[in-house]
Amino acid sequence: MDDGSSCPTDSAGLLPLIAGSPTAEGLEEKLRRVREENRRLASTLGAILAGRPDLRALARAPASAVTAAWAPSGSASNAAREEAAGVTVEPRPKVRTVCARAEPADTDANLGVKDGYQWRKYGQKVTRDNPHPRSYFRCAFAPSCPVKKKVQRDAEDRSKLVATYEGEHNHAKSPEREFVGNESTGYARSQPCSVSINPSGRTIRLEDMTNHGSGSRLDLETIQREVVTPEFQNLLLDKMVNSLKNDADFMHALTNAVAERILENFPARLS
DNA sequence: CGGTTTTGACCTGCGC
DNA sequence: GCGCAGGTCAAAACCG
Repeated sequence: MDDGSSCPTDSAGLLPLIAGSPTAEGLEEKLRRVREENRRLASTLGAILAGRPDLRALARAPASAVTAAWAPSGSASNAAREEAAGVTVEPRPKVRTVCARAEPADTDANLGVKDGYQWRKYGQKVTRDNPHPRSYFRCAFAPSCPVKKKVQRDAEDRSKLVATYEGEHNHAKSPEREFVGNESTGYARSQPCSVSINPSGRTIRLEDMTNHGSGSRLDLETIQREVVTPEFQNLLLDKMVNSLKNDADFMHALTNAVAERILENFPARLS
């Protein structure tokens, strides 16, 4: 996976296609708008490549609550701002805790698949302050995906589950994913860039966009030409929206953010 | 038979 | 340095 510093989707890589004709009147204004759009597209695309759509860059909203729900620390929101501005930042492991109500039929074995991702259990431990064992899960894409998850029942309320996530997925969720690996087992290997975009009847994979100059792949110039078309941008938007709609974590964070907003606006009525 | 889960052993960090 | 607790490893068991 690319670290983002050499991401070919940044605006500098896309602009030469458009900026090359100095003759047309009003082209500067058009160029300025396209440049702006490119910058936005590049930041959201970068977020997808990182496996976690950047909510701030997408929404352009002052949704501090969304970021807070994802990563409680203040530094994380700074990182999001920096990423949205196209600044390369050191990847920091994000840790967040999610509470959920456990179904009666839930067993520790199936706790790992409820969030739409595939997990593999690698350990279990009884901790000091909780009689219920804590289960340790790794993303099924490991080692290419570094995400880990700890799941433990609440010490006091057995029906409450506490899941702690570390890191960010660098791939789509399991049901949406295009398996390039072993489909029979549902266990794909090392396909972190699984978003496929098809603006003109032909599939462009994000991994194509990150591999320069290899003979059988689409060349960078062709890809760049496709990327700036409205069809591509609409499709990319669709992809992102669908991805977010199906992301339980995102919907959870969004719900929290909306609830927080409501509480902020109507504190007197609800208290 | 291959992939996944279980579980005891081992490693590591931290406080005393 | 020692003990404790959390986290990880890896061999064996299990399962489809």
